[in-house]
Amino acid sequence: MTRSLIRELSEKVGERVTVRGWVQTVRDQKRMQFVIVRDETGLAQAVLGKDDPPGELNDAVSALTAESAVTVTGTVVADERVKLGGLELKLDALQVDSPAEPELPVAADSALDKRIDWRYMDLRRPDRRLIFEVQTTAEHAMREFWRGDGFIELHTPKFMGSASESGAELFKVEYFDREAYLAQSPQFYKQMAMAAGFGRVFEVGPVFRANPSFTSRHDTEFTSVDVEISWIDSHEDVMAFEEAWLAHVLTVVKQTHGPAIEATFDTELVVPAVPFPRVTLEDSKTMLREAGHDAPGAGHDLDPPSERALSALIREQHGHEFTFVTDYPTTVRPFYHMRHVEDPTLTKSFDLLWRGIELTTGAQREHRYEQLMAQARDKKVDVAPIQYYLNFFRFGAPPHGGFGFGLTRLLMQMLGQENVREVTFLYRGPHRLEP
RNA sequence: GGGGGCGUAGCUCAGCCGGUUAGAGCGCUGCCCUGUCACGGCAGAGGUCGCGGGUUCGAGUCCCGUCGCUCCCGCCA
Repeated sequence: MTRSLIRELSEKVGERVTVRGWVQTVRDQKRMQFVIVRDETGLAQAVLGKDDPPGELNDAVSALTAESAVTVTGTVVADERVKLGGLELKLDALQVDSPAEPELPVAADSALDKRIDWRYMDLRRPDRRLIFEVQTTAEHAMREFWRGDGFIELHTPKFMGSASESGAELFKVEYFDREAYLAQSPQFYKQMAMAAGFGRVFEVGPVFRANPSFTSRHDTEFTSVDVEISWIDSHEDVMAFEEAWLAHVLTVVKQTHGPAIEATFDTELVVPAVPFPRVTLEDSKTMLREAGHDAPGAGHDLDPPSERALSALIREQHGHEFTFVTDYPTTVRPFYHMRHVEDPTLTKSFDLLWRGIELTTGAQREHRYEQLMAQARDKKVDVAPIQYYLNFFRFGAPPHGGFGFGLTRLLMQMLGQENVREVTFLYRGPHRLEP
């Protein structure tokens, strides 16, 4: 018999159907037995009268344990007594495909770390499933937008022969008789695609950061969304792309899952107005101080508390959840960020904050070879190991820029989750390599 | 790497100024219950109080060390 999804049962009243899923609850009474079965589309009640003495099927129901994988067959009946959708299955056959041990190691209210130990059990909960449905929708909407705009999808190597920026946060791995590094970013390669004349590229893929970070928004491996665009005039073009792209993604996610997100996570998804507010780093510090907050001194990036305070201020003043912070000093940006002509101590760069968390770093890149070399020297970067990268700019590179975007941070904010581990299928951190 | 908090039953937690037999809810096992739907009732099992050392007549409780978790900072997306 073909498998019916629980969502479809209301159209199958009177039919004999087979439902396959997990036992959510067994209520085994004197005269009646009820089994609540869960599949990926919902919950359904199966009901069975108890014979005296109990029949084989009755005994099989009595022996069921929660979370066992089962196949149940019966006739769909409408019954207004059933609070679960007014429907039930008159059970006539039961197959235990795989029994669950009686005592479960985790519950919905277990500590996150324990839930990750038993992640597959945790992910059986419909609210956890919703996270990944939203992720699927969000990524699809991103691709929709990119394709409509002529972007090419990239798959860059994750093994690298040298550090792409500073060596500090790289994982070193054995690579035959030498050492390799795991890519911390596709940065250099997407710039190579610019030199290759690809025009506009994106990549959704894993990046690796060897930071011993113990926060709710860091992991050692995460999915990065990277975009790079040629023939721009300034970083403003990159921001203009990003805000339009993000507004599209949030529109689609809200259309598709808005009510479910609100019901499940008590979070309202607000589709942002375009353009997003922009503020230079220096002005943001002034704003913070005028509002009575501390702000880091010149030459320093905002710290997390000031990022949160700034987002709150922008929300008050502009009614907007997103903020582009622009024009970071060269001291806190890599050598390849383009510098302003009027003030070479500032870069043509930006961060994007959403509700106080950093989603993106982006910039116009320096595409002029001599200038790039000068900036590398200025930042005391050893150019020998990255000469292959510098070569990209020797034979005609277009002006270009782009951004890196943390997919998990986006999901975390969209769903009102407090930790990237909640929205990562399997979290990887300094002490977490399993499961 | 620095700072704070936490570690007690399968799960979530309580345990006071150190005191003799370590508790609760959920779950589990058994029995009872005319349709439950967070079902209900009765009974029961279940503990190396993270680990090691110390102080004390006596340590879940105090001290030192250690391991793990967690949040914040640094670092970043």
